[in-house]
Formats: sequence, C-alpha cells, structure tokens
Amino acid sequence: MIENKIIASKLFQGIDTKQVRQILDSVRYTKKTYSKDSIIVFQNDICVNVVILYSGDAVAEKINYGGKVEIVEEFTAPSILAPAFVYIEDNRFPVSVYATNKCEVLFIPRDDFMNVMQRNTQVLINFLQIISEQTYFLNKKLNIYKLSLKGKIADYLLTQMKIHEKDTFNMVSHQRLADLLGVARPSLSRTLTEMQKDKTILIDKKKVKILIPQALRKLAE
Amino acid sequence: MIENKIIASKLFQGIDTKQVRQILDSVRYTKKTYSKDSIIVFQNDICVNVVILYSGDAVAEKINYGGKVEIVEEFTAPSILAPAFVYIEDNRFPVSVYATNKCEVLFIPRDDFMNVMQRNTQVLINFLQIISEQTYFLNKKLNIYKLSLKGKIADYLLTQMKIHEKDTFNMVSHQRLADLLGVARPSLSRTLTEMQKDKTILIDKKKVKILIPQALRKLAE
DNA sequence: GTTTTTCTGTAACATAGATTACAAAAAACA
DNA sequence: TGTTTTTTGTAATCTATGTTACAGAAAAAC
Repeated sequence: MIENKIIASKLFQGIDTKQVRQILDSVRYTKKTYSKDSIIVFQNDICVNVVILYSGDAVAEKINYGGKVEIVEEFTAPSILAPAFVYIEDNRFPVSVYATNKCEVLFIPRDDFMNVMQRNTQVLINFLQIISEQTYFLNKKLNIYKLSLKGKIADYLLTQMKIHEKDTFNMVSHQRLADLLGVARPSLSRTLTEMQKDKTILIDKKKVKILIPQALRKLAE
Repeated sequence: MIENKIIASKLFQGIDTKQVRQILDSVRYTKKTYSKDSIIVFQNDICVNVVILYSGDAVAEKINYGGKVEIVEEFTAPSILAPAFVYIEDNRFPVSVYATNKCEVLFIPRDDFMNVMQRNTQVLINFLQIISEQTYFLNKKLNIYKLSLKGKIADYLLTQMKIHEKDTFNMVSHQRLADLLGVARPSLSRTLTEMQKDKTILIDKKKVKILIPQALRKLAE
C-alpha cells in the first residue's frame, strides 16, 4: 500500500492514512520502480511533477561543462526531489538523479498537486515548509562557506553537541569530515591538532570532548 | 491607494487592482510607515506575518557573536521580506531590517495569507515561485562560492553578456565588482589583467569585450 | 584648464589551506 | 597472535588570494 509508505514523508505530516488515500485518489499520479543505477530524472528535463521518492536511496549528480560529474545531494526515502523547481519559471532539473538501490517513485502533476494544496491546508503548510527549509539550510551552508577551517570545524562540533545533547561524542573519520566540510584531510588534521593545543577541544581515539563551547561559538559566528 | 503600489510586487503578478483590493479586504492587515534608519523588523523576532515593503528601500543586517554588523541583503520596493521564514518551524527573523529611506510596509498575518493562497491560485503560484526562486539563487550563489576568482569573474561576465545580449558592455568599477564577488580589489585587478593576457577578454576604459565565451564557460562551470 | 579626488595597475609580502609524501598508530582480519 | 589494511599526524612545499603601499591615469570639481 503506497499510502503507508509515503505517509512518513514530511509532505504528509499530520495527515492520516485515510486522508492520504483520498488525496491520491484525487490526483492523476504515476508510480515507477527503478533498479539500482537507473536514472530517475534527467538533468535539464522540464519539471512538471512533484516527485516523491517513497522507498530506496538516490543521489543527485551534476554534469558540468567539462563532462565532469559532481555529487550534489543524497536522498533517502521518503523524500521530495527538487521541490523548489516544480513551480519556478525556468523549471528544469538542475541535476540528474539516479537510484543507488531499488527505488519507488511517485509523480504527481504539479497542477493536480496545486489543487491538493488549495483544498488541504496541512499539505500546503507542509509543502511551504519543505521549500522554506531548503532556503534556510542553503543560507546556513552559505554562511559556513565563508568561515575559516577552524570556524567550519567549530560549527560542525557545535551542531554535533546539540544533536548528542552532551559535550562528548564520537567523531566520524577525518577523511569523511574533510569531505563534509569540503577541505583537505591533512589541513583538517593539522587544524584539529591546533584546537587541541588551544585546549578548546580534547580528542581521545574517536571521542571528542568540547572544553570551551564559547570559543567554538566565537569561531563559528 | 495601497493596492496601486503593491500590485507591482511579484506576489500580485497577474492579478488586477480590483482583485488586489478584494484580497486586502479579506485579510486583517497592518500598514506602517518607517522613517530613514528606523528598524522594520528585529533579528530574532518571531515572524508571523507576510511582510511586504511597498515603498522605499531597506537593508537586512545581521549582528553576529562579536557584535559585528554585516549587511546581508538590500531591498527595494516592492519586495517581500524573508518569505522563507514565514511558514518555517523556527520562524525567527535571521536578520534585522531597517529603512534606508522612508518606507511603507504592509503586514499580513500568515494565517490570513494562507487563506488567500487557498482561494487564489495565482497568489499561491506567486508565493511558491518567490520562495522557490530564493532557493534557486542561493544554490547559484553557493556554486559561485566554490569557484576560483577567475571562475567568479567568468560567471559575472557571462551573466552580464546575457543581460546585455552582446559581447561588449560597460563594467562597474573594480571596487564595486570586488565587493559583489567578495574578493580583494587588487586580486581582482591582477586576475583581470591575466585574463586579458590570455586573450579571453579585452578591456578598454569601462568597456569589456568577451573574446572567447567558451573559455569563460569552462572557468565558470 | 587646473586642481582635487577617485580609480586602476602593480609590486612586495603575508597567510590559509592544498598537495604530496611518509611513518606511526590503530583497527580489522585471519 | 601476527599480519594486513586503514587511519592519523606531521613535515615540506606549493598556490591562490589577501594585504599594504604607492604611482600614474582618469574623472570630477572648481
């Protein structure tokens, strides 16, 4: 039953299974299954559907001028692909999305979905929130870009501290963190060492302990 | 007449004055006038209104940890302030906005505005497009951040070429461009000189001529 | 047309972070 | 337990861009 799967999506938050069924009955939708490595949406395709990945995992890739491929985003079901490109004027997908394992995807024509939003306040709120959160996270990402490496690390550590709700937690590998922050691994190592010399943080094996959170806040501002 | 002023806003695109009047009549709204340098919205205020600047100019500023002030965005009427923060969960203004000259502002409670969107498809489309475009531009800005200085200049020149619809056009001053790109002025000068030595572009006084657009596209990818 | 101000080019130097390389430490495996 | 693989620390070097400083060119003001 498709409604049991998509109900976990943020798009249908606060809506019960029966209502989701009614919504699906009120629109024309297409259901497709994709095998590993097949392409779900093509870069530059015109985006006339709300695309809901309701099972499986996918990645967004961009092919740039020189033919080089860059991974832009990773999706895990349930997830809406490129919600901000559905109602925009030049509404072409900026990326290609392909399945990293078996995926099930729902396509709802944007006009039909517009009707749903007009009838169902909760869906409207949810969709507005989904797009708005993207703006929020992009803004945040942009701020992080402007920071020095120490600032980026500080931001990462503060976020982790918030997630774990304590000042001691396990770190991912240096290589993984370097990739996340978009920096070189040896630069990251060097800077982590500096921060330990500063007595701002303490690292023991995989464990980090934040000694002076205020110092991190200052670095990450 | 307020409706004659706000009708130029993207939010009311495709809607006639009479309808705008009807929309305004259907919501509770507040109209305020701000003198130069007064604050329109305060950073960290909860954002429960759609805020429409319908005359005047304003700037968004952020006060960061150390008390330093940073200019984030400039608004010219008609413009919606922080549309992406109206329906988000942690809906606090990320910035303070203040008037740089006399401003007139309309506040519409977000629940009332939600009703408008549900009754009026055009307003819904417009609002979705406004938020979506923000995502689009932030994505673009993020990509530009990742580029080298040459890449940033290339991107700027290509955009200008598109705007002017020809390969020769006037440039803004180095200082202004350096600020736009977020780089140091002498670095910009040096790099422009390099690009002229490469024969990619040609500069004469204020005029630039793009000699090899493909080279720029490669740099800006 | 002369003076003053602003803009541009450029050089010398500083700095953050990338790159490469390698050895020590830790973890995984057998 | 010993062996292999992965991860980490760190040093040497390179590179892009920032910083500072100043002189000549252009533009604006007078």
